[in-house]
Amino acid sequence: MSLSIGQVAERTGLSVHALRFYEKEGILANQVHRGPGGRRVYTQQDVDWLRMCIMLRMSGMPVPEIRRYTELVRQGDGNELQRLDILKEHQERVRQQMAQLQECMDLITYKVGKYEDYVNSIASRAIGQ
Amino acid sequence: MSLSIGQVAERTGLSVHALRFYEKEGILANQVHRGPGGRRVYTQQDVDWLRMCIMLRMSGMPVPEIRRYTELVRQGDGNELQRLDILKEHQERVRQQMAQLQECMDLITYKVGKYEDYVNSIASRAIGQ
DNA sequence: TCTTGACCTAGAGACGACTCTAGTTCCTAG
DNA sequence: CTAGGAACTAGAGTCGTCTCTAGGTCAAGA
Repeated sequence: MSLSIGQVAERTGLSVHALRFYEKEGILANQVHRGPGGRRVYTQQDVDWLRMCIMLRMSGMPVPEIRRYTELVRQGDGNELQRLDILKEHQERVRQQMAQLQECMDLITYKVGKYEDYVNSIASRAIGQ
Repeated sequence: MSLSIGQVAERTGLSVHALRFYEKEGILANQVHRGPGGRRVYTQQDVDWLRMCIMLRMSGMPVPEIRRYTELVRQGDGNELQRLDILKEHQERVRQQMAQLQECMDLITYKVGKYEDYVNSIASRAIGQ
């Protein structure tokens, strides 16, 4: 099954621009073929790979690092340890990020609680209790 | 107790540049006094406020929204509901962000597991098992 | 006196990740 | 044959958040 850039944009949520940008940045595991008129032809595999890249990006992996990972995959067997290293390092960063976010969340929740109490106390005073 | 910009930088982790930037952006609850020679003089309150702003930033609240919140606080009593709204909205965004991160984390963890298995299987074959 | 170091301002520059523009090609439908 | 729509390229522009530069003030110590 082959897909146009527009279809891929649709099913990944990336823009057409972003897809071309990603390709230029070298973060497509196997290079995209071209159909008649030089148009890009994607496969389901490309879409799957992109979905993973999106996950990596969403969790803050910078484009150059995704490119490094992609290059390893393109090279084929033999460098699994290096790939593992990249993933583990990123995993650790995500872990820290989540811990940080949780800390922020705690503070925000605390503040929300305080303001809610306050607002409620004002409200009940207003209706005469 | 009054602090210089350098001291505040030290205890907040922000750069001196960033502190001036934040001030210019209007995200300091009470404006910073100036000492002899026009130097900024901060109080512990300022540091506390900055620490909260840092939390908000870290969790992705954009500077303009922190400014809006700051302005409400500067205006004083009476707008607690609006403040609460901002905080709750942000809380929701953080919640979503964490869910997303968790999703990414799950994928990464899955991949790490796969690669670890693979690498281990290679390793044990190498030592003749 | 001279130097050092912290501070000041206004404004320019950097960086990452897109996003958009301009000008073109190609296919399909009316 | 023409209009519309999707695709193409190279490269410029945008956005947010700082970060740095240039040129200056000021106080304290050698």
